[in-house]
Amino acid sequence: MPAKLENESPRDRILMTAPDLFYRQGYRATGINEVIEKAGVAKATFYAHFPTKDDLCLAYLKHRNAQEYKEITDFVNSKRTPRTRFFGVMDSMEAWAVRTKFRGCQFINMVPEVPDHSSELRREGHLHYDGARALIRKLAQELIESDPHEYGHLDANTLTEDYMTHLAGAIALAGVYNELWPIKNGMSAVRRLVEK
Amino acid sequence: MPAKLENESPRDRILMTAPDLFYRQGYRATGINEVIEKAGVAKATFYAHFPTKDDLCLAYLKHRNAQEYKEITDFVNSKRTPRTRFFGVMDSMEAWAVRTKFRGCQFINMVPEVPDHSSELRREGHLHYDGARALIRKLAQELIESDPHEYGHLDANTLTEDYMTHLAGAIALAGVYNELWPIKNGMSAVRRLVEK
DNA sequence: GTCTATACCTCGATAGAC
DNA sequence: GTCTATCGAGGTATAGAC
Repeated sequence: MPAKLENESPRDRILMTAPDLFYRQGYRATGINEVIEKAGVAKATFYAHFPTKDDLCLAYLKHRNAQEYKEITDFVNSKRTPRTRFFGVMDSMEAWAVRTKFRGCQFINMVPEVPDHSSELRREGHLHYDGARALIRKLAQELIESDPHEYGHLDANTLTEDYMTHLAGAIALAGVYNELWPIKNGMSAVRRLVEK
Repeated sequence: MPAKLENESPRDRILMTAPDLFYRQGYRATGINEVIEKAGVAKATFYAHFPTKDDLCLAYLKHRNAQEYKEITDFVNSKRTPRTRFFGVMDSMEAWAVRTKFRGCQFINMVPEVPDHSSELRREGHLHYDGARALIRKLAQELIESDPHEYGHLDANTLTEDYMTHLAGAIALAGVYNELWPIKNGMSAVRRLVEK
């Protein structure tokens, strides 16, 4: 067990260990035994908190969803102008990609490992991108209204969908290539969306 | 064994069976035993052709790579104008997405299941998107040169990268949501790239 | 090539002793 | 909460008989 986990509860130790393993190795490639060993908990303790592996995965995805949404909005809120706030969603991906070593989006990565289309695990992926879309939609609206002369030619819905495909594409390509440049390209692409 | 496979060689039966299983269920979630059963071959025969599961996967990815590239270029070549040929790469994704039931890109799906970054399986993903980029780059160049008055303001490199993120994003989102509309959005987005 | 049998391992999950 | 032992199933891979 890593030293930094020693003071955490067993449940938190599991929740702090599993994400990295699932994310780095893949969900199915990571065994319960490995999670248990790395988290330093007993097997019975693990199953007391998470009856099945999918239960752990779902808890992890919910946590990651909330965490990433907060990071994005914090980044956006650190910006002052409607323009930089609008760019902020895509821009926040740079630090995220570096930090996660370009392993791509956990939700894009997870979905194909879950054959059952009605699984709650897949639903969490929908929620993740629904949240991003709603945020971008709001920022797009604010941008357009902030300067009708400069941005009045833009349509908020179209702008949002174009932003979304750029965002998802940049993330997906960064994952495939395991490199940063697709994120950089996405950041440029989003800026071109609001050029006249 | 499905009837349509009866006249194929054992190797081809495996190669025609595995893709669907890997694609539908995920790579690691699909066992060798299932491939063998569905393909109607003996275990020893399977291992004579593919020493390991990864060998089968690599053969499958190479085959899928060539196959999809051919489908895209066939679609592009069925179009006459530089403009419709340029749109053709993204447009060809619609029939592909319907046919594959929106399960997303096999290469985007595969990469996170392969922890080893230097694996040949991952390399196949790079080749897949390198091929798409080169094709789009060529079509962008042809489009710009076809009508300098209409398209002279565009830069081929920028246009290609914007196209790529839209393309990958549309595919990735179609996979996450298991629906068609992200592809439709991508098709619209690509058209907006060449608007003045 | 086919078939069956099987080795060996790890999986997710459970149970009992402390 | 911890530990160890173990379940049954299924994983990849091999061997022998035909």
